[in-house]
Amino acid sequence: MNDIDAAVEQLKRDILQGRFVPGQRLVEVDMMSHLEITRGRVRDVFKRLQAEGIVQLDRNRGASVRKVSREEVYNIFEVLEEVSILIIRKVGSRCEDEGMRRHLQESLGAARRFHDRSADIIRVLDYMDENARFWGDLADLAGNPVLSDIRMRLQAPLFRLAMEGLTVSGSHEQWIARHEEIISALLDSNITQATHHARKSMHDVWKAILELPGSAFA
Amino acid sequence: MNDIDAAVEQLKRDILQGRFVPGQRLVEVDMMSHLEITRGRVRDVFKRLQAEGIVQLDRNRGASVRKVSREEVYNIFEVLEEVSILIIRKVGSRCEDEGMRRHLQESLGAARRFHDRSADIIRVLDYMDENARFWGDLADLAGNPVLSDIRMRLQAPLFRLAMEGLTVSGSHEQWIARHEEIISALLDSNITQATHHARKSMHDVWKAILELPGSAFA
DNA sequence: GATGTTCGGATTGTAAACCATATTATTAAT
DNA sequence: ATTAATAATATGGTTTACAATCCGAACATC
Repeated sequence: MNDIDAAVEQLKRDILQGRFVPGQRLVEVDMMSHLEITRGRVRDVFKRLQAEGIVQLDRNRGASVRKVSREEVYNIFEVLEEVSILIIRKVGSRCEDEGMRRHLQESLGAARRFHDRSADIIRVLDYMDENARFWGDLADLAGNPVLSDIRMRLQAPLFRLAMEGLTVSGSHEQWIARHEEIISALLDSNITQATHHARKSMHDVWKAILELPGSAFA
Repeated sequence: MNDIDAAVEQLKRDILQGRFVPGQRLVEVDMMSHLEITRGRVRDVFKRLQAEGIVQLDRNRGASVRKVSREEVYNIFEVLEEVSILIIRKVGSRCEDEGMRRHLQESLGAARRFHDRSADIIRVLDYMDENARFWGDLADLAGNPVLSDIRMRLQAPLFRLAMEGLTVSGSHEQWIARHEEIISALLDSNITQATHHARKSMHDVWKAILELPGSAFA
């Protein structure tokens, strides 16, 4: 691994966590000092994050934090939901397997541990981490790297909006509870129920995001 | 638009059409003269095609035409099938619309015109074009750019293999006939039937590819 | 003869300097 | 006050130079 990846990750975190807000310009020379890399590298970082849908590049106007429109959110979610369902189905098809069950138990345990902690409004980022962990684990268990990759790519542009939506609606517990329901259904080998809970989970997030004020969108 | 896109497209064509075979190294200085761009640009082109899964970049060893393994083909197809089904469902949900019907009729016409032409073994590339047109049209009609994008990304690494599979099995007509069946079902507002034909179509291609000799894979 | 080592050419990785061009801000003129 | 010309700023892209790495061949050792 090179250290351009470190720079990419850092800028990604900075953007997703709100250090740079959507629409804000990202000037190359500023980024040189901020990320402590050369200008050429900065431009590479921008290109990588453009491919991930986090940064927008306009010719001769440089980089800025991408704002997604409501329509784009809708389009992304529509695909993300089906991808998630496919993940659930893939995991479900092997949910009798002993190793799979152990992993699911582990994931369920992590969700419950998180659930039990007091959910302060401060800890929105913690929830996002837990959510990423949950779906990341499931995607890995699905055993198809292409699925994992697509899910991450679709998720990235939504991260910030999901965070804002969560801050407004403030329903951590409800969202975490859905995760537990999904895994429980999988452990019961009830795939229909699992996909049902998964869709419900997605719809909750979807709703919270689309109810955000227009200023959050492009 | 810039002319790096032209270089990307040219190299992509060169690779997909077999001018550079899987595993073959792509030396930067050679590409400079071949694509008539500077070395820095060549590297950018490589990076872009890496993101599309067509070239492989190994640190300090440069670029080579990517070989995909059987397992990767399987993983890609698994997702591609669901994406295709989602496209069909999306189009189907609006197949009563007059404009949609006109577009579908048009697509059906194009498929039939292609079908009527004599299908020489030489014209494998023509079939690939027709296939790309068919699914590209449908993806556009689905009205979700994210879907179109994902489909293209998944398709790219398979293009060459699909071409080889087609050359071996030599069943153009059968494959084109499936396209006509899909659209016909959509025009009849029979979405169940359309998705059924779509899955069948995908499975045919899938089968042809996975039956290729091991030398075709990584 | 097989294995390990060292060397040198070839290729890629990275940085820096450079100029052209587009955008934005400032100033001047009407 | 509006517009036109100009200067400052930022990006787009090329070139050059050099460092780091890889790979194969000649050589040495056992």
